[in-house]
Amino acid sequence: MKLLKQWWSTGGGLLHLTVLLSLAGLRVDLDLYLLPPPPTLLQDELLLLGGPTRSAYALSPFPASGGWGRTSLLHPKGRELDPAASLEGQLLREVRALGVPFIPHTRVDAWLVHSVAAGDAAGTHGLLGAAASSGAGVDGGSQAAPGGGGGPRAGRSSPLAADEEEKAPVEPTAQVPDAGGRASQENQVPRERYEGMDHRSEEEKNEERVSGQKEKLQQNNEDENKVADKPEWEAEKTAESRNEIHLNGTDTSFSLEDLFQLLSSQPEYSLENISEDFPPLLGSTSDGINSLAHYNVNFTQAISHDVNLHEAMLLYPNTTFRREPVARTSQAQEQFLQLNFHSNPEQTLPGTNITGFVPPVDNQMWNLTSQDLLYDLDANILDEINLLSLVTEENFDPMEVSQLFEEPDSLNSSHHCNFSLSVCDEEGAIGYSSDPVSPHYDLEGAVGGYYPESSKLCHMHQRNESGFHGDLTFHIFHDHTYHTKPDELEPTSESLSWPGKSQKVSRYLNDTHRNLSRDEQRAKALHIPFSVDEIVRMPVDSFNSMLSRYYLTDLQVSLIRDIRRRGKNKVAAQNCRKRKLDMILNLEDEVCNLQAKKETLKREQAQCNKSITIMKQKLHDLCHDVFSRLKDSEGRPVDPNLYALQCNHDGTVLIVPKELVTSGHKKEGQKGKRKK
DNA sequence: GTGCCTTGTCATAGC
DNA sequence: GCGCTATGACAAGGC
Repeated sequence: MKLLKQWWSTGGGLLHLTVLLSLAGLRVDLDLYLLPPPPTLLQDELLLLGGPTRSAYALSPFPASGGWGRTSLLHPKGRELDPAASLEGQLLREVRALGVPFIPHTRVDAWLVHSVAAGDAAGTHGLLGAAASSGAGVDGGSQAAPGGGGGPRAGRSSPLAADEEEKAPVEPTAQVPDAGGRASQENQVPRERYEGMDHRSEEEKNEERVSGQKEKLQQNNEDENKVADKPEWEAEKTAESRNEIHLNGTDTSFSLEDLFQLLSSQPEYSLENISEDFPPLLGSTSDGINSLAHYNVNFTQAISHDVNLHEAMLLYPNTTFRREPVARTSQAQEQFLQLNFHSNPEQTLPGTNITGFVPPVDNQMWNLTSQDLLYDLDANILDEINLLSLVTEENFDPMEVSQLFEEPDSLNSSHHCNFSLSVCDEEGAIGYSSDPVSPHYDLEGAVGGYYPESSKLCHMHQRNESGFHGDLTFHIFHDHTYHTKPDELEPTSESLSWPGKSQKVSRYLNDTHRNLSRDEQRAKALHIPFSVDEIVRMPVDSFNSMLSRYYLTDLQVSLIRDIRRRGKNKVAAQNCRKRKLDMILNLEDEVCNLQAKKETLKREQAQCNKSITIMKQKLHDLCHDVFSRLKDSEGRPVDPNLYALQCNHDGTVLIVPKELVTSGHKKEGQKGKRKK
């Protein structure tokens, strides 16, 4: 929270809240925006938002029925922040530190900014107060180490209003909601207006404020106690029931509101702490959005540069959302598109392909956009969470999933496929295979010996009947492991158009489908209630238990075992061939290396021979020079053809007739032969 | 029609 | 003995 305030102080009139969802590797960023109060707010409205003594900011991403979307933040007094500090990274760490207890095997990192209403501007509610009570306070926000005890969770149990009670009245004088400076310059008039409208003395206001804070603190503590007491059984029950519902796949109406309500079951995240005294700012204040222009808010800065939720979903225009809010979802998409694309096309973010948006003129539009943006989270992403949670359960039973999939209305939407793909993608190599199988085929013959988790996910993927032809193409032939995952390799027109591979892939596709359909037809003919894929991938224990659980004829059992044997052997054959090919390639490389080494040795040998020749020539010249200077006893020159120089071990040089040298060499040779 | 390539399948050995 | 894997051999289909 402190970081949020820091961010706020550096971000000016726009606070960029990020709700991060890490879905098995796919990160979806949802950006919320805190908007500064419009300068045209009336004094009492501003008091509701925080009073003239401090900045008050409001966020209304949810409807009033949600009752939590109003947020105000204390202004951090314009503290200069260290630009080198990665606030976003610290934010992320703090967000992750929150944890989410109810979605197994799926991390949902959510950061909730609780309301700090005007009257309890001392931060008696919610995380802000918690952050303040953690020792950092409003001013200390930028100094506190992120997550070092100053986090939302760590600080909530402290008398959260203590510091705020001290600090809030410290500077009771009107502090213009400068929103980091940008808004302040443009809010000079409102500041005067605020000050002018409040005829009470600052002391009176302080006392009133402090008393109000205390009251609200007490009230808040009571609320927190209620929340802390109730959730022990109620919230937990709710969470469990939700989990159960989601895991069972019977309720897909999990919403982000549910998420926040679940979070609110934890006192520190209690949404009840959010003041419900005021109507939503943007809903109640008619000029709330229009006033954005007064702040000159650069909305382009508010657009996430990361892949956000809607980008991820809207990137697949053919995606159809299966659940009830089809109309609403499409409407939400449309509104989101309006938000992002019905804007000034010139405001395109540099380095991104995201069109920036101008402040929407219509309040309703803004509200709808914010709400639907989150509702889309509700409607789609959290379903993915549930599914991923389901399939990543340790106790995951393929049969259960199979039964789920057999339900006509269950788990067959296209966006499941998207997430499955993402997850599979994140797993890195997907295993060697050139065995692409169309997801239109429920039953498969060959499968890869890959890890169970991925098989589950890909099982989901293959089950989708949306005909999704995502980026699987890019995985083809990229992997070199022997953990095959053939069914992930969905050939697309792109892959088929790959030069040099198209024929192979096409040919193989036909062959594969033909062969697969053979087993598939066999299985269907015998009414085997399992897919070929399941039969092959299933562990032995599960396989045997499956056979025992179902009443199967001997013929069915025999076929199932044959399918399993053939499927595994097919994968083994693929691996074997791949391995053999790799061995051949390695041997070829080795041959190349050896040939290169041979050439190098040849060059070295030639160089040595050349050196020896040179040395021989030098020795010959030296001998010739020596003999030219030598004279016999009669003063005649020594004939080098008759005599030779012999170097002894002691360094002496003798002139020896060549006959002796030759005979001596022969004797030595004979001795050497004798020794041998 | 033939040869080559790829893939599936079977049989078998080994762990 | 069973299950799995590896591998050689063969067959089938496509090009």
